[in-house]
Amino acid sequence: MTKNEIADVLSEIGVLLELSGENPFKIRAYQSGARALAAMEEAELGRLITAGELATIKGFGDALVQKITELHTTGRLVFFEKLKASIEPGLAEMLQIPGLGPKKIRALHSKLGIASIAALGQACAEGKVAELEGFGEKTQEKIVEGIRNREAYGRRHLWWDAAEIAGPIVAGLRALPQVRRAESAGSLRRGMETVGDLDFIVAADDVAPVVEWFVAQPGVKEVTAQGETKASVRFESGLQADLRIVPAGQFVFALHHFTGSKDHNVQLRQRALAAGLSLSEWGLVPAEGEGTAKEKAEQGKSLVAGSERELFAALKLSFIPPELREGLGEIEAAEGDELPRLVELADLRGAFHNHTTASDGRNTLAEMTAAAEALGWEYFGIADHSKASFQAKGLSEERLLQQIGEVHALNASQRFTTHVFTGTECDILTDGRLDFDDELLAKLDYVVVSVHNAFTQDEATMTARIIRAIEHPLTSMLGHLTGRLLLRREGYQVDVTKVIDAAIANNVVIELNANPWRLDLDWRHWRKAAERGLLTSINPDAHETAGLEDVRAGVNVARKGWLTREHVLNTRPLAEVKMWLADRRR
DNA sequence: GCCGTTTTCGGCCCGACTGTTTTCAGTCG
Repeated sequence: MTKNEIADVLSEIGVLLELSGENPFKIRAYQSGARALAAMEEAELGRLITAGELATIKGFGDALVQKITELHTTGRLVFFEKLKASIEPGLAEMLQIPGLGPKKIRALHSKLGIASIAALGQACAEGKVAELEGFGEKTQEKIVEGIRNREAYGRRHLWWDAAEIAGPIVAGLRALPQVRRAESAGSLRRGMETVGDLDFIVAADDVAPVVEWFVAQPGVKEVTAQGETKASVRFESGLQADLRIVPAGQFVFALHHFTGSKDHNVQLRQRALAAGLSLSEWGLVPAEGEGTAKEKAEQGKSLVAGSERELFAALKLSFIPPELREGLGEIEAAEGDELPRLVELADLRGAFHNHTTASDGRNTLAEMTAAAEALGWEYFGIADHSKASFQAKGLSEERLLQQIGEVHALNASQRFTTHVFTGTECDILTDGRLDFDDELLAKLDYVVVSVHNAFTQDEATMTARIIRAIEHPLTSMLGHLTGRLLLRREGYQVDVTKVIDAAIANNVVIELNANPWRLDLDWRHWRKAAERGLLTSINPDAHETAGLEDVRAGVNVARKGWLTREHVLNTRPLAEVKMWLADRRR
């Protein structure tokens, strides 16, 4: 069983244990075990198991080591199968209803025999739920509402879509006269590929006008809560947003708290406790003495911090960028001042893998180049589809030769300061051969190879297919490694670690496809891959001029993957990129 | 279930909100 499959089993065990009323700390152990596993590399897991060193990983004790090993070697886990058989399958999906947790679900099941969302809806309609002890009319109404909204609003949203809504709101909040500081927090600020809801943290002198402004924003469909310090709204798209207003002295602590992640916060609070301090969204106060952290903060016992940098410094840590706050070793690295200097949008000097009207793009070569120049890029790579991608108007040999001529003419004309590279997004055929012959590929500056068909091949076939393409001497880059579309389609079955190994061995770049729907390869792979020597390129895969901006989303993912400028080919100046590409052609 | 420069047992982050209660349990982030 693969590492991700094992991680899924561990988190499912966590859910099942919750429903069976287990010790919450035991549940947490399975959940954190699942996350630790997800952050690991496939090959590393195999190595640790073979060497009997799995227990050296933090969070893996005897029980988890035994269970992970059993899953990895046999593909089964008797404990899991028995646990699963002991719990009604419909109970887990009931957890998706807001307001329903394990305790309430168990009460519904034991007292009313409810074991599915459908049965729950029926019981509500008959008024049975409201009569239960610990429940009431309001709870029942909330459940009915939750069931109704589940389909429409239950899903997550692309980071890009969420950022487009959040940006104007933060700007608008900052422009209000009552507002001293305003930021968005949550998974949006951490640069997660998808976002559940928006969080805005505001320091303001006068609350009411700010709340009134917020709930009146365009696109707000419904105001779900409106109080003294907090308001919640739902937008037309189903996206929810929370606004929290705090006194100026608390702003930094609230911002940090609501940025998360949960794992990061837990670890940082433990670190504070070890230093005799207690951290919360209210402040950083001495742990000893009577009273809650909130009370101590209000008595002026909290550290005064004007920035998150000062908050981290008080805990003897260097500043941890929000993108790294996932509880995956960033605190340990910050302790030794060993955090990487993450790549930034301004580091990019160009981009490869862009389409034009020659294949399925919506802007011409000149329009795309002008847009690249407007971004200040030194170079710009064209990579239109190859002939096998018939549905995308893939170029024939003749049309590609013609395009090469056009690019050379454009460069010679000096119409743009941006240098244009000739390239192709060449299909990897089902057996791993490339869609153009070597003579033609050799005429190009670079070659991106991608899978666009036969997605359902089994893992061994797909992995061998992609590796064969990587081993082709004229291949420069691998496009969208897994082919996933976020919130729509899983990637194809492929052994990512083996593909990464092949790319390193053959000096081939694996692109970080920056299209907001793709963000492929996932950020969880990059840190280890880069440590092993993988080079990437943040590629917009733009099909129109506006698509070039997608590199912003790609930079987020690179930062979440701990990547520095040195790991990213398209941060290099033109002369160095020319040399790198030419070296690939020897 | 995990973990330990006091600990191999007894802890495990912290607080707000809601609805149900009449002092609090459950849920959420």
